[in-house]
Amino acid sequence: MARNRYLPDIQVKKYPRQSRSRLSFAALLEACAGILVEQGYEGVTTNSIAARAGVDIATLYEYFPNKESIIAELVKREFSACLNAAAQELQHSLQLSQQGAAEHIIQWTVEWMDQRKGLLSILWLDVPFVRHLPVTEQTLHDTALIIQAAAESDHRIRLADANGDVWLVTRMLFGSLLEICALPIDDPRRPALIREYIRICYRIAFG
Amino acid sequence: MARNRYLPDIQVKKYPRQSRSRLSFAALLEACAGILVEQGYEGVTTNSIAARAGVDIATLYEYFPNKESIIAELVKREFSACLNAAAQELQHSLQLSQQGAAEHIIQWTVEWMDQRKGLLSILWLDVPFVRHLPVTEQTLHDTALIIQAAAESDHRIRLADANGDVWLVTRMLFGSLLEICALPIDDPRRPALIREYIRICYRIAFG
Amino acid sequence: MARNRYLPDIQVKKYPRQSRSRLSFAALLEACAGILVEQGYEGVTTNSIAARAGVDIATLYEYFPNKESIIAELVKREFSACLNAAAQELQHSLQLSQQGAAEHIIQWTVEWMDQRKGLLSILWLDVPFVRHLPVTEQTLHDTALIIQAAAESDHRIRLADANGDVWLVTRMLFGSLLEICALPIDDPRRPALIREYIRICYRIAFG
Amino acid sequence: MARNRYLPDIQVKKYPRQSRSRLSFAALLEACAGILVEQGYEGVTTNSIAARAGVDIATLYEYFPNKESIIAELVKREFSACLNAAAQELQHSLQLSQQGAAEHIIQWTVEWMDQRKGLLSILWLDVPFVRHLPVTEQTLHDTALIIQAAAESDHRIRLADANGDVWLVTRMLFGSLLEICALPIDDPRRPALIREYIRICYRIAFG
DNA sequence: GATGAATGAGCATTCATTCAT
DNA sequence: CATGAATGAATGCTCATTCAT
Repeated sequence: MARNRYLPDIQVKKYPRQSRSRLSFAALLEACAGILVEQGYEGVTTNSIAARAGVDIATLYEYFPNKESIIAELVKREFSACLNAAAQELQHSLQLSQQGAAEHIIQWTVEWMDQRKGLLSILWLDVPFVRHLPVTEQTLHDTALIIQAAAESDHRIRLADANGDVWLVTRMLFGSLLEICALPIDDPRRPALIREYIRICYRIAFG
Repeated sequence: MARNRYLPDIQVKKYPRQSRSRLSFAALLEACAGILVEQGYEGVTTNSIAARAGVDIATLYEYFPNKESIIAELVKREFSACLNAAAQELQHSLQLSQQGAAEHIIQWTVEWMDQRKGLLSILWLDVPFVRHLPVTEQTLHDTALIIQAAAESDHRIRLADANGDVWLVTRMLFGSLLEICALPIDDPRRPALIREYIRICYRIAFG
Repeated sequence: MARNRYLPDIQVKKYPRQSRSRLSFAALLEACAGILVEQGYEGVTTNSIAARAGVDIATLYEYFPNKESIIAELVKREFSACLNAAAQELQHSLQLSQQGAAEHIIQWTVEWMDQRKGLLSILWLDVPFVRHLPVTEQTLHDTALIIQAAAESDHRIRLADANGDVWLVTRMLFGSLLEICALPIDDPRRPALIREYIRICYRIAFG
Repeated sequence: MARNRYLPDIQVKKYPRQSRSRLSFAALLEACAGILVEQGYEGVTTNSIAARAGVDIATLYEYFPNKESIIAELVKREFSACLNAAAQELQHSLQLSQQGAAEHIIQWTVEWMDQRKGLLSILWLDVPFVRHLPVTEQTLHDTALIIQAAAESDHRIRLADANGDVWLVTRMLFGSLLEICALPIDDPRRPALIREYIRICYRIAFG
């Protein structure tokens, strides 16, 4: 089955220790991100990444075993940044008031993602193997946990089947939010879509 | 911006007229579909398509200007088959009973897609440029029309903003349904997920 | 075990049919041979072969799956040319006189190989994987058959153990003959070595 | 001519003096040997050697000017160990009894080599440039001296041309013995081949 | 003196595509 | 009109080697 096909080892070979190499490592990731945003997935080649990062192609292979692993590392960072921020915000809002946590977190996520849109939506929508990355499954799972935490803190939220619903809701919300974010910034439909997005979240959440 | 980047001309060069060439043409499309399902997007090359179709590579270029156009044609067919079936079914169910049309069409779609899952979900989830194809936008738009038609026929359905809601709902439902379908057939979560999917559709539809 | 390690598929992809491609195919083999003789094994790269043959690198891969397969084809041809010539000569000499066949075939082989020395000795002595090629085992085996045939035709020859002796003798004679041939043409020791080579052959053969 | 082509300087840069560096040096040689035996010549790279030795690649270049020099050093050690052992054994056997020295040394060599087979046969049969190393020529020459010494001590041995015969015989015996040793340990033909090997040695030696 | 980091040149191989027949 | 053959440009990746600390 194609979706489960063997992905080459995408483990980072070694993380840099000295400051010089930390620069190279960071430059490579940033270059990859830049190319993805500007030229799309098809523009990403190991050579182009190295060139844009201003490091030698061989240095790239000092740290990453292959192209996929660079994107995977990017996915990992982008996802976990997103997740951490959301979790923290949720924590914060729960402390403030038990009641409006759900509303708050939705609002906040929309705004937050809207700022990062470029990379995140390209990773999610255009990279052919993101969905097969372990980190993706993990992130969606963690997201589910956050949603669940929010749900439990708000008695108005009713999810019939904790597991199934969360799995589904996570994907629905994640996917369509990124689709909105992927629209050009000046697309006139954006504000309305975001408004409606929040409304639908309510519907799903509160029945 | 990557999502708007220039896609090469994906218009089919010419549709076959004689029966022999119709065979070649069909074989090419089928070969492409087969490779996608069995080896994923990365396995698709013009050479591999031609080889699997048992057709010379030069013949491929007789009909298609490039690789993307083959996939695009596949997308077009797959999508429109899906859409037509849904529309027809809706039509049918509307004639039968004004009331349960929405429920019926959801149920039906789930079952229908579940049979076709392989190709459709790979096209949607793994091909980096599907979302940039005109045919995709068109299909989603047409789907929206169908949903709208269903909505109007059922006074219980309340969509606040016809445009925005439909755009969003379409993507949410389409995407997550395909994600369910992309799960291995024997995944134990499937039946429950499909059940929940339908439940959430109701929530979204009937508030 | 290294000597039995997996060699990549070295089967020729397809043999050329049209005259144009036959030219390319032949040019590639000849180029490979030329590089081997002039620059040694280390000089052989797929790019250098294609360049020297005046064909595109992609054409090379139309016929050969990898570098090794080109060399293997060369080995096959060189070995079988050698073998066929020897067998034919033996046949001929057997018809002439039952008695001196062994002497004759030794003499003849020495002279024949001495003309071809360049490529053959490099293949045998310098290519790291020749000994692991099936065709090598086959050739040595066939050579053994020829030696055996000669032995049987001459009652003076006494080989104790048909199998073992022939295996050994074949390797001894083959290897050391090629070593002589690999000496520079103007090496003063050559004539004497060839004389002694023949003498030792007698000793081995006639005890 | 390939066989005489310029080999890069293979002189060891400096031999280690302190005990720590002696360890590194030894580890490098051992690592190289291990890789040769386990992965064959193609597996040998300066990086892989250093990694396996647990030594930094830069340290490798502290002692060796290049890859070839490491293998050359290995060849030198392996050959001279072999040679010394043989010479010593010969010396010993000559003291014991004038008569059976030749028999004895052959027997002994076979057994000795048979234990070391792995590395030695790979060096000799698979490394493309061993035959072009000065140390190889030297070793074969020294071997010849030993054979000659043995010959002179045994009046039954008759070598027509001292130089030529010894050159040839050395190569024949050396090469084919290593070929036997290179067979898998459990190859059923081995015992018989070794027996025949000794028999043929007699024939060559005693006419 | 040892090492982490870097690197340039090069290698095997593939791919989309075109041409001559 | 179909096809065998060809191809240029690139791609992912490796290797021997050097440099800065």
